[in-house]
Amino acid sequence: MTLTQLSTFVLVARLGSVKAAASALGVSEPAVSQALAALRQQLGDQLVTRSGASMRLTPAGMRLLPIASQMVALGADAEAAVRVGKGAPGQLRLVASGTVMEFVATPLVNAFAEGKGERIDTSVGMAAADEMPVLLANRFADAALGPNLIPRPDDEMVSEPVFRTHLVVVAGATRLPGNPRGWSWLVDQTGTDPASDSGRLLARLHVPESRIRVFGSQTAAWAAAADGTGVAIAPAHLVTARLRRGELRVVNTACTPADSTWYLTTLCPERRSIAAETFRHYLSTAAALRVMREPGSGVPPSKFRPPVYVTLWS
Amino acid sequence: MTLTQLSTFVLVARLGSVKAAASALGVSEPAVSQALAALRQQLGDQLVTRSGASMRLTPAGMRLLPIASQMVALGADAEAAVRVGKGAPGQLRLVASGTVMEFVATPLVNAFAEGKGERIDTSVGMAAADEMPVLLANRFADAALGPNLIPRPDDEMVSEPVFRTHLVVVAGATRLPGNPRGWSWLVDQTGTDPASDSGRLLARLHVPESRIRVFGSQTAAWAAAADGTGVAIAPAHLVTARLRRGELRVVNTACTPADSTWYLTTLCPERRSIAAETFRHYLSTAAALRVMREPGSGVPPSKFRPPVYVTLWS
DNA sequence: TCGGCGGATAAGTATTCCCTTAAGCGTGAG
DNA sequence: CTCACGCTTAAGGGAATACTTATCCGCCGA
Repeated sequence: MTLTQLSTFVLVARLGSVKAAASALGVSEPAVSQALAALRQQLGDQLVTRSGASMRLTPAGMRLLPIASQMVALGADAEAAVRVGKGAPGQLRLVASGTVMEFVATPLVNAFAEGKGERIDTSVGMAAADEMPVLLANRFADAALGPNLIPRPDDEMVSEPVFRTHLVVVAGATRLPGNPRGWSWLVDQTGTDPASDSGRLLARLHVPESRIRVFGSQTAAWAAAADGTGVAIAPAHLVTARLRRGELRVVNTACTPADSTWYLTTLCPERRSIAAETFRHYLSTAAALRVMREPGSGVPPSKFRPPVYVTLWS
Repeated sequence: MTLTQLSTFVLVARLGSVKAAASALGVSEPAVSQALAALRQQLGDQLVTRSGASMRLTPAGMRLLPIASQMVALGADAEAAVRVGKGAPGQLRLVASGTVMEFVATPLVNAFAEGKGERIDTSVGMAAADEMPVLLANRFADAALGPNLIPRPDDEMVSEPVFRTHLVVVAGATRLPGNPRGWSWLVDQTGTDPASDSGRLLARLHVPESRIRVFGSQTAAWAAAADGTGVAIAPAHLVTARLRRGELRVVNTACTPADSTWYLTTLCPERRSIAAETFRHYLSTAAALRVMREPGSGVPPSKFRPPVYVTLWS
């Protein structure tokens, strides 16, 4: 019974599938399946069984889950407890939604590190919206920056709005048929995440999956839209330059422009790490707001990391 | 950071020495030292440093200890949580003081297993009195049978008297000099445990260490006393046969005969395992009392296991 | 009925654990 | 001083972990 095995069990149980846990951990599917098999054999119970679409907990699994979850969380607390004081730098593990990751996470973290956070080791990973609560609750991450996360009663975390923008639909010069459902929608991975702002927008517009094309990044999707391949979704403030240059134009729909707010989600104050608290405070500064408003300033695009679903720390 | 490593750290911290932890775990001293070294390297702190006689916690170690302790305890809880229900047998890990171990633990456990405890896997180990609270608090054991354990405020455990006897000093036919301090005291390992009844008796009589000879078992010590080598300590009810046969005679001292009571120590009711509760209830039955009063009945001496300081159940 | 999706399994490998014995040091007691 | 005791390090071996790619299996939908 290893902490690694317990971690994978918790993620499988909480995310409801081996595949999701594997992607959240950044490992292959058999790795997760195998860790689960080891636990199952040692404890003599299936713990989770597949039941059609998703995995369901056995009674023993339901008893194990809260215990395992707490052990994993304590494991992270143990490291933090030792590093505190000790002159050792604090650690901020930030997860961000796809959009935030692509445009603002890196410059934001750089600015944070240069400013107050000199003593804080910061790393960033990308996660789907429904992964974020799980990652936070189990101390895989210290803070999450993305859409508002519906709080569940049992895991004590809070979401606070940190940046307000609005989503628009953009297209190139081509003419579009009348019905949004017939358009070709060009999105990045975020669009396939039903809990993200983009995903919710597509759902509200009843866009069928067949009309959605997924690109590796928002930038690529916007470029394709500018070429007339279809329409794309964008936070308005990130495409002002392209609109000004005429590469893109805003297309109004029944649901757009739509308010969209980025939230910072962390554990409740008493469980929050010092690094997370420092970062939370930093986000309310004018410097942070400026970075979120004009993220491109001074960051060479070569520094953008290819989206890994989540980078795993330790 | 392995659960094993955390366990050894907790034991070293709680017992105050690498040697004690090694013997409690039933492994070699370097094994403990190495586990500690691995933790130290990974966490970047010494955690415990030797300070003359005993090991002292660093500030980081003090912060880590409660967390590590809880993780270890949860690890045991996790197994128990899965095994409960599931048809799997419960598990009772009993630790006993040397005297209890030598004479009554095995027949008691056998009787328990034959009676109510058919569904309970039982195993017994021997531990020094000051190890018992640590082993219980960290779920290395479910119940301890031996002297009364002074409760510490932070670990929630209870001691209940289960058997009352009295200690006597016995000798062979030889004449003894007047002062007990001058006698040759023949004891088993229990006599070297300052928290045991025998050890406390030796301390009250101010017997110097130079006058103490340690034997592998109480039986061996009594045999030597019968040969006139010195005096020994015995629970009165265990030497009645030898007294009747004239092999031994009771020698009164300033402190003996002394009341001596065996206690069962377990976690507080809400944290107690089902197996421990069952055993606790069994000890109050007439059958259990009879076994403790006449332990030799029906148990071939070949079954007596050589005393291992503590057998470890993974 | 046939793909396809998701989970389990197989086989192989690098790494880490965990324990051993043997030997090296620091410190305190005699 | 010297010696014993206790902690640490070194070296080595066996087992378990943790990951990979490749393959198989069960199930659902078209």
